[in-house]
Amino acid sequence: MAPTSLRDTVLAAAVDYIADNGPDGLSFRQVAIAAGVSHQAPYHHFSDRRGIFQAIATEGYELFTTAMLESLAAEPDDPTTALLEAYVNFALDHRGHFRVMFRPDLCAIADSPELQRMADGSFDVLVDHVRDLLGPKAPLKDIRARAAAMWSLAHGLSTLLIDGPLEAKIGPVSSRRALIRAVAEQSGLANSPKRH
Amino acid sequence: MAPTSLRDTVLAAAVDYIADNGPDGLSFRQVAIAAGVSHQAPYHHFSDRRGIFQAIATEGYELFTTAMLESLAAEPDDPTTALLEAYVNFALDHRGHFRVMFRPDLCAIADSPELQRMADGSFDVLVDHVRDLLGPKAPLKDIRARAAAMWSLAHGLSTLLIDGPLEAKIGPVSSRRALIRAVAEQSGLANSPKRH
DNA sequence: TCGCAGAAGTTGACGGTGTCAAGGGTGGGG
DNA sequence: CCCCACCCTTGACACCGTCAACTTCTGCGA
Repeated sequence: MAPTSLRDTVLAAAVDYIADNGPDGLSFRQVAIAAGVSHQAPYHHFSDRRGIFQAIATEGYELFTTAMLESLAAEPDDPTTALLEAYVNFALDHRGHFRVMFRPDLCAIADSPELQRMADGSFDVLVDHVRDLLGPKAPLKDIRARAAAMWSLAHGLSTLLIDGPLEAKIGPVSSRRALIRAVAEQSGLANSPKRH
Repeated sequence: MAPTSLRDTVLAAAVDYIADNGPDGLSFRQVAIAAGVSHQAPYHHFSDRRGIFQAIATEGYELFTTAMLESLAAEPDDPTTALLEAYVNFALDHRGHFRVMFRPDLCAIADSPELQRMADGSFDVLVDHVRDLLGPKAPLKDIRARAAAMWSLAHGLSTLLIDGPLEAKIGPVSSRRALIRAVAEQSGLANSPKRH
């Protein structure tokens, strides 16, 4: 076992809680006493309640970026679908992180330069892929719209799967992978021809 | 001025607050004293804090359904884009409602039959449109995937626009309408041929 | 008209929470 | 030996959601 500092313990406990119950009921004090320390101990590692969320989000964006990059490397012939799948898989497998990363009211991305940098890094993976896909001479307007479309599709599918209403209406999903690929195909975004 | 009951006053104040600050910092007590009553008065109209969110969500789904139906009636030649635009417009113009509607931890849709019914009604507009679009003989699997794709695109674009990161990365959006239509075009979802 | 039941609103209290302020203990370097 | 930086504890404060009991108002049947 690594020398788990109090900081790491608190962070892991918070992520677990958020994955199960959402970020809003998270209690600074409960996390502390669950870790066996006083209710004020975490304040030596996080400035605020917000500080915990910023740390979680920073960690999340780091994992997110590597997950997307690995998916691109593993499936170079259909990078759009690979990216979409990596996005959704990350959201579902790291709900604790994902639920915080896109809640600016919780983590206030702009207030933490490091967090801002990590978030930009994640989004750049997506935008770079679109730029690569459409070619360097594509009009900026198209690149932006395509990136927004891909991002929206991935993000919407992720949040709808996490928060429930989709499965309830669309029916039970036998295979996550099959659903993602079917959605990618129906949306017209998958397997777009490269024009290098 | 209509005879604004305390219930309506509280609801409107809560929606306004949520639109500006998100639902999580909303204080039952502050809303009450802002309305000029004691901190317990709203309990005669809402059972819980959750009751307020359920009422907001119910109201929201009602507005949401009519907005989508109106858009379909107004633009029958490209219903998919119309629906997408109505979805995003509703989210941006009714942030207070939208922020609550898709937060099951706040409004616990399953606990309120009326709310469940309203939510189902909204989603049925979308699913019905897809069924109409692909024709009655389309395989169920395709209908589901197409509905999931449309829904994801609309929902993702909405949440990304509301919560910020999209505009920061994609660049400032001159016209909301232009962005929505460009996204619809870049994905292959717009103007799909009907097969009746 | 009287009486009364029920709705609407008030006041007070309780436990829980985030956060500020101050104190304690411990290990390492001068 | 002393001092200081670090980690943590204790205590207090205001605010929050909620329960309980009380008052005030209102409409309606006898």
